[in-house]
Amino acid sequence: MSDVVNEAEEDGGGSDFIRDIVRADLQAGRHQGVVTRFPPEPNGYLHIGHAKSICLNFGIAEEFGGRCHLRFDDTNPTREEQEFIEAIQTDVRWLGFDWGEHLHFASDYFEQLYQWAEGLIEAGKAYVDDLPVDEMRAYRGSLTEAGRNSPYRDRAVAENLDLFRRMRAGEFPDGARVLRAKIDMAAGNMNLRDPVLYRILHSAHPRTGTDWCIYPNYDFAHGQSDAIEAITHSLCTLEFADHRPLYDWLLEAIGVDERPRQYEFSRLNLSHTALSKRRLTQLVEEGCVDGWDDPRMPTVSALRRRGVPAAAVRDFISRLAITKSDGLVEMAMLEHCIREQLNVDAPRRMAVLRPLKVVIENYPEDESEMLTAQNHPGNADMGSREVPFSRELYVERDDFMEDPPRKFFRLGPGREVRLRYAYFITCNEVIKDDDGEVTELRCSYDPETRGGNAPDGRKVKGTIHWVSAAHAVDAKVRLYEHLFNSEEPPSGDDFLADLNPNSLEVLPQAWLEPDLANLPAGQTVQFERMGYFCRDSANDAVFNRTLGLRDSWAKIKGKS
RNA sequence: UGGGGCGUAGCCAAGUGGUAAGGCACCGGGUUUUGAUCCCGUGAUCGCAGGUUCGAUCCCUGCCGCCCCAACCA
Repeated sequence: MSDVVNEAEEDGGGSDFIRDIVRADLQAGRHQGVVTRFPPEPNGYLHIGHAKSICLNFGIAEEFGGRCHLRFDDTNPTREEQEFIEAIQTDVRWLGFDWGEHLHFASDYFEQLYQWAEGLIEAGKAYVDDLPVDEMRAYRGSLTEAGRNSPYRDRAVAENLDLFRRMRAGEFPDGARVLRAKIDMAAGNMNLRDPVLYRILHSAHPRTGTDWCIYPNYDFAHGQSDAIEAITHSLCTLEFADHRPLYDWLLEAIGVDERPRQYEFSRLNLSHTALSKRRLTQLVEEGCVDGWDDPRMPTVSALRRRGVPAAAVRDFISRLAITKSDGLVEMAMLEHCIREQLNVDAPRRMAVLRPLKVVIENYPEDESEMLTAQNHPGNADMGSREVPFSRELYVERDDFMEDPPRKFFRLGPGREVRLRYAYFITCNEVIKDDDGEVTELRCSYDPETRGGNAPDGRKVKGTIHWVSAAHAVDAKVRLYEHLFNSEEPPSGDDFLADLNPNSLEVLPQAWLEPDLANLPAGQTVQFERMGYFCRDSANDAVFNRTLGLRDSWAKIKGKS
């Protein structure tokens, strides 16, 4: 066994390349402790891709006895809102993480950032540029051609300083001038071709209001915020790798003592969904879904509303490796984690989603009895409950076939099945309406089989769930499927054409066992044989399906 | 004048100079008062081509392929 593995076992961490670096840094004494940060821009809701970053940053802090900050990268007031600031905190907490005292905002550092910018100007490392956007683009060159110096590049320090102060004072309109770092217009790395550091934005900020009309951009705010907060390891996704030389250049230029280091890992891509803020925003704004927390969305709030346990999300993330290779993780992986968690935790209940009336002809009218049902077949500690049984019941339509194929174990004319936790029943007669639609089954029950076992030892192949018609509670049920048909929805605006038209199915009339009347929103249960469900947080009369159970019968049926 | 990153089974991946962990999916089989769960079992010579070596997925060289970068977004 290698040392790395031994050490990983000792400190409880994994051993991906980032944790290996952290471990090595700590051992070499390069840092006193580890400090990470999760730095969302408050311009949308968190999705499961962010969960990867959250689990990584908070996870590493936990494993190495350090701390992790929640920092809002709020440097662009034109896109950011208080609503998002609050939602993000709710989501991070729900995922199970705590930033303690360390809730920070890049906007808290605006004054310090401004002072550093003046320092850069004084050192001749930054200048005010008057080039309009399109000209600046032209001067920047292309991927294969060097850029050219702006005609304003060699302005005197005093003039730069004066202009920059007047930018701050609000003397110029949006877009009139910017502050740029003076680096190298011929750099192969585009980020080094005199990147913009500050722009004029006469726009109110959710936190600083109208105090500022110039705002630093990402590159001038991020590394500096890391430095201010004494972040040791600044973890971000791969697309920022090209920014690292600039990150380092700026920290060097402003002269911070303890330099944070940036490391990049690949972002999460999940099949059958979209994980870019642009696309998710579009889905919401164009009404393709019912909001950011529509249970079909990959957002954290949607997962919560759908009944997915936070522990399942964490488990899913922990099975992902932190690497630099970009891939597409199958949704089935997430679904497995959800089922695995819920299989252990979710109490069992009975509910009939697509009802078919059953009348037990030999059961007395106006009578009922209570039968005992286990709350979890594999965990007696979860106890049991009483379920009412009477002459008229509902069973699942799919549990009856008039002309059953081989290997169909459920109800059919003349067949006997077990009603879970109740009795054996036999189907004697099939009632249909004028259209030939089956409307009711007339059955008889065997009183000797109370509880589900026959004293004579006879067996039945099928066990189906049921609900007493007179006692049942009614509800609407929403079933969800993948949001997109393709594993990887096409890039570009046509991705909407790939939306799965059947991603939402509403069952108008389901019948639940009475106990479910009191189920609080947020508690996910298993409807036996049907899947995991929870009450919708926005509508008491609705239950959402978190996920169906694995269904090998559907596979058998699909093959024939 | 281009820069950066990545290629190990269908998917996510571990790994090392001595002949490829694990998880998911799939497919078989067993148990079962959920066709669930649970339990068993099945698959790769490591992008390609050369080279170094007793021996290479691992080292070298050359190809090929994929991703990111030309916002006053983050």
